[in-house]
Amino acid sequence: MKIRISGNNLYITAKDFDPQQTFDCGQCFRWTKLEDNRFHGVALGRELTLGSDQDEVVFYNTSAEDFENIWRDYFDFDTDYSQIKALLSKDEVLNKACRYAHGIRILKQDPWEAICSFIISQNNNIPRIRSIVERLCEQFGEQISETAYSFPTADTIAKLSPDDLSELRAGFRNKYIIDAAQKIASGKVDIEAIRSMPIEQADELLQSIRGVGPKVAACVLLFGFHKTEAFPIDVWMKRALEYFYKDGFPDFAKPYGGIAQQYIFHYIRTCETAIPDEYRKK
DNA sequence: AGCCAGGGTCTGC
DNA sequence: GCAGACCATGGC
Repeated sequence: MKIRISGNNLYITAKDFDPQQTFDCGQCFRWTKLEDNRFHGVALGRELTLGSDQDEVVFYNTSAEDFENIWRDYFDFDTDYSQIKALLSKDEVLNKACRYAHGIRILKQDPWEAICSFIISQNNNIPRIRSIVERLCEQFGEQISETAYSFPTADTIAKLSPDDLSELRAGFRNKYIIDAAQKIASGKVDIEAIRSMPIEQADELLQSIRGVGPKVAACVLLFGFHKTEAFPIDVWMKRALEYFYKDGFPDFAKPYGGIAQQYIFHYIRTCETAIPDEYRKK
């Protein structure tokens, strides 16, 4: 990866990275596209604006130190996605999905933010998830610039009651958010312990949180702990598994099942010819 | 207007 | 163990 600095901005050459696809594939909820085709978001308590042109990515107002300490890891730039796609592409469906969604990278998000965001995601649609998360940050996060707020800490949320979250309009999820915050804050669910646990045990511990079932836990393991074998199955993935994989998802792809799942998820949701219409609404 | 959403819980067989 | 009602809210 080539890195150069010009003025306040940092430029890199990065393969396998399309911000639009990466931010729009349902893994994160706090990145938005600006009018000028750049992207803006808040992650890990930092605000960032970035742009891209072919293989070049611009990090605006970013120092080499911030890139090395924060963003290199967050965007998973040290993983070779070409190699993963080459492996997955032995399967014909995955070959198509990889080509279509070639610029997706799995972001290494804050685990607590992932837990909270994917609790909010249940039985919900992506635009509304985004607006609820944004209200949560504006109301309970720290203001880090004129317009940006950090994601509130679990300690902050743990002190509240479900009624205190009414302005979020998250409905029945309020009590789940509080329970999650309290279990994180008290250490009953220990984020650092989960990192080094066998995935089955981590999965079970996460599901001890109210409102966290198999799907949400898988998303947390994949997006919050970078467990690439975690395989979230939502309504779209159910459709994909029914249509493409009647005989089961291929074993060889399972170590990277979560990444494969992201390619497929983005492929069938945004490519109109990926699956027949009758599979889209059922 | 009505169906649906990156589901989970609770109840009843 | 598994099907089915129910959950708050609003995007489309």
